[in-house]
Amino acid sequence: MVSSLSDNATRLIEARAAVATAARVQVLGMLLAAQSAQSHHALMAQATAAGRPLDKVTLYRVLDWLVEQGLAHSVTGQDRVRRFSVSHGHAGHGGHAHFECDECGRLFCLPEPAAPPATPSGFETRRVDLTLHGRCADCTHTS
Amino acid sequence: MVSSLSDNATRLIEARAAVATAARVQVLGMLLAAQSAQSHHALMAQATAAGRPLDKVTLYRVLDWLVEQGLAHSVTGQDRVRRFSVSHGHAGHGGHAHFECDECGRLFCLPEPAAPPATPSGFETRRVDLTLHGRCADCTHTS
DNA sequence: CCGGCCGTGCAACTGAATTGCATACCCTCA
DNA sequence: TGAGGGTATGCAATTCAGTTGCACGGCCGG
Repeated sequence: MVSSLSDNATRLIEARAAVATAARVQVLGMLLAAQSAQSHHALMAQATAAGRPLDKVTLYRVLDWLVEQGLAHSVTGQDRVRRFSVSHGHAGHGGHAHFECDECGRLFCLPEPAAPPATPSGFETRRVDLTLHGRCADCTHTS
Repeated sequence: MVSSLSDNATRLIEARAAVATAARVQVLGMLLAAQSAQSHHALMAQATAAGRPLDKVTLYRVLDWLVEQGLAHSVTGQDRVRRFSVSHGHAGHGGHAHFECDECGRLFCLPEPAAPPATPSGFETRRVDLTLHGRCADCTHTS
C-alpha cells in the first residue's frame, strides 16, 4: 500500500522528467495518501512519526516544487496556514472547490469543477477559488 | 467629506448601542473611504499619515471588534495577510465574492451575491467564500 | 581530478498576529 | 467627591508560519 503510493509518486515525478529524490517521493506519497489537504506542520509530524524526519526548509521547498510542477496545489485557510494536496487531474482549468471544516479545521478538496467565473466589471479573471465553510461529515456525525 | 464619513461611522457604531471611541470611528471611517479591502499595515500607515497614529494592537482589536459587530469582515489573501472592509449590508447571508489582483495585490469586494452553495457530500455548509484571481481594472489598463 | 549544479540541512531572520500587564478613561453608586 | 468596576488603550515581549543565507554533500560532464 505504502510502497504502491511511493511507486505512484515516483512515477508521477519522473513523468515530468524530474529528479525523484527521496524527499520528493516521500512528500508526494504522503499527499497521495491523505484524504484532506495537509499543512506543513502536519507533514513534518507525519514524516517524523514515520521515522524519516524531514528538514523544515526542505519540506517547504519540496512543497513549492510540487506546486510549481503542477503535482500539488496549496490553499490558504482562514487560520492563514497553507495546506497542500495533490492535483487530482483538475490542474489547468479555472480552479476547483474546497471545503474547510470550522470545527476540526480540516480542509478537503471537492470534486466540484468550480463555479462559473461570475464575471466582474472590467477585471480579468484567471482563477476561481471557491471555499465552502461549515462542518465536515465527521464533525456533523459526532455532534 | 471626511467628516461625513466620520459621522457615518459614528452613526453605524452607535446604532449598535456600542461605544464610539475615537479609534473605532477612525478605523471604520478609513474602511468606509477605502475602495478595496485594507490590510492592517495599510491602515496603520494611513492613520499615521493622517496625523492620528494608532497602536498596532489597538488596530487589531478594533478590527476584530468591527468584525464581531458585523460592521466589517476580513478576508485572508494568498499572501496570508488579512484584509478588512466594511460589510455593505451583505452580512448575514451565505457570503459574498472577492476579487484579488495577482499583480498589485489589492483585494476588492464584488457585488455578486456569492455562488450557489454547490452542495458537497455529507457536509453541512454554512458559508461560501468565492474569490476570483486575476488582474484588476487598473492593472489591465496599465498593461 | 576539477568545477559547476542541485538538493539538503542548519541557523538566523522576517513579518503578521497574539498575549500579558499596566495605565487611562468613563460611568455608577455611595 | 471619591471609591470601585468595566472597558479601551498602549507598550513590551512572544508566538508562529514562512523565508533567506550559507555551508555541506552527492552527482555528472569535462
